Amino acid sequence: MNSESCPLKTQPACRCQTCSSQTDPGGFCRHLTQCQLETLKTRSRWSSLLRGETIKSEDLLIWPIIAISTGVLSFQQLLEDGRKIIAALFMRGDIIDMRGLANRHHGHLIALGKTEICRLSPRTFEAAIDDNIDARKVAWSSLRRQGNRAMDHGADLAKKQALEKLASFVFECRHRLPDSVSDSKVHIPVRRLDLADYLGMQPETVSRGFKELQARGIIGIEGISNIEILDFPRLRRIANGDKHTENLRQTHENHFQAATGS
Amino acid sequence: MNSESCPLKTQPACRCQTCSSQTDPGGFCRHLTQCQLETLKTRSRWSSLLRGETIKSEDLLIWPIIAISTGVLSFQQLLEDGRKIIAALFMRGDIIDMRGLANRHHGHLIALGKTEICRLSPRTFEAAIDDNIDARKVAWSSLRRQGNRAMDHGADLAKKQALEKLASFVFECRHRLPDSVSDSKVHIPVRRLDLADYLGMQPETVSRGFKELQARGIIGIEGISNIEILDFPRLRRIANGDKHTENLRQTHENHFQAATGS
DNA sequence: CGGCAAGTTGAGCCAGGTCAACTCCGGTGG
DNA sequence: CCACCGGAGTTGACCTGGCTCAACTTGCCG
Repeated sequence: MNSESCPLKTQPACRCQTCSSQTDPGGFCRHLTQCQLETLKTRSRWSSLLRGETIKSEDLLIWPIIAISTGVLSFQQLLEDGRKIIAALFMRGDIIDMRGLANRHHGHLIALGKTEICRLSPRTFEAAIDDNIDARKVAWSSLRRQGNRAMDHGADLAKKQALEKLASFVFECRHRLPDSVSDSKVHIPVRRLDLADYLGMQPETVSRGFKELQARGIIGIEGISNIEILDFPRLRRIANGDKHTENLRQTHENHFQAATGS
Repeated sequence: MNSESCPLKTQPACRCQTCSSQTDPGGFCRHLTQCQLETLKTRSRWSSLLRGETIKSEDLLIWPIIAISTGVLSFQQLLEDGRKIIAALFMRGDIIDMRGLANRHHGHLIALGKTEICRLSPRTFEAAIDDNIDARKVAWSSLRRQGNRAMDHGADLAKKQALEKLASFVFECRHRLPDSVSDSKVHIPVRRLDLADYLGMQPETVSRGFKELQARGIIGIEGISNIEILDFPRLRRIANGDKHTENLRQTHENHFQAATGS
């Protein structure tokens, strides 16, 4: 990836006006008092990352709390032999607490596209959490959502097959980044390559999977990063792993139908 | 599974003296004041679960906060076609917050053996969290550890192969349930069948995997649920996915070694 | 209009899933 | 105390979904 070693260009958090943590209904900063916000603002750091840029461990030691305004940040691990794993995706509105994880071999935070983040002053964040029940609840539920998402994602990875993982991912995107224009259009905010690493499969398989869903008339593909859900219930059934009714290859149809008939 | 429909036998939380949440150094209840503990005690419910018993959704609605004293609780999903997935394991000391997850299709909490839990009064729990900074920090870090664990587990599931997942799981057990007697002995607190569901593989593959590790002299197997780590570094390397040096089948050895020589 | 990375397509192969048979073991009742 | 039973675990044989490798196309950026 590019420019991993170049230091982050940072500036005091002056973008609060347009930051989603401030503008979105469930955003963290929106729940702070004016005074708390001012303090947090002056002590936090705004940065903009490009695709492939890594937040360095030494930065994470000082700034372990990160709020994502726009874009996608990945938490990835590199196996000794080069296999890459994206263990989690963080998007708009997520608050990441990396305290204690920075120095370990756990993984790295890497941007998957242009990403705008605000690195919150941990001390001020902690103080706000202590004083402000609303802010505390927002942070707590963000953390809990991350955990639940990780568990759901683990479930996807554990026993689902390629098509089912893809279907599941489409719903995850739809849920996390609701499209303001149309209910059935879904924006895929990551490249195929990264998607493969996130879903534990090969880019080739991702490609074939989307093509298969398209061939069955379940989704429409519009460019590389936008799809349209054409058959909602069938996609839902595939995502839920309902093999008997939906998740069968055309070529095996007769075989499986015979089996279900018994 | 047995007696899923039988109502939980409960009693007021009178076991605090011996509960790990009270006796263990990092336990939640240990950080409460005497007064808070008394209140929580009278409003919470102790129960003991046997293998296969499910905590019902309606119970979770009223008692969504659960502290595990001993045993193992699994969070599992059932795919439409019968595939079972264990998305997470909860053990001694974990505090589970199921608020908002009870009624959904997310999953069920099922005991994997004799498990003793304390269902905390959510209101009192919340009050303790609000008043007591120490207790808040313990709960927060427990939640965060669950999330991190779920991400690590997801990483295992995504790209690791059978042997690597098993090695990784051995370390997870060692880390979560340290053996007081010996550093190299590890207790596996779940059956092979459940382990398979947790690691996203088949029981047959689990069996073959352990046998392979034993054949290579990396672990020793003592009974069904205890193993001994004989070669720590090699097990570590396998868990970390270091194919080049360790994770090769005997039969493929020459092939892979030729490849690394290039 | 090149140059390069991302994405796609095709052919072949293998790790692990599947199925069936067998052993092991704890619990139960005669 | 032993015979029996059922579920868990293991072993072997076979099969397949998705990985691998290689070639090709597409799309982005200067």
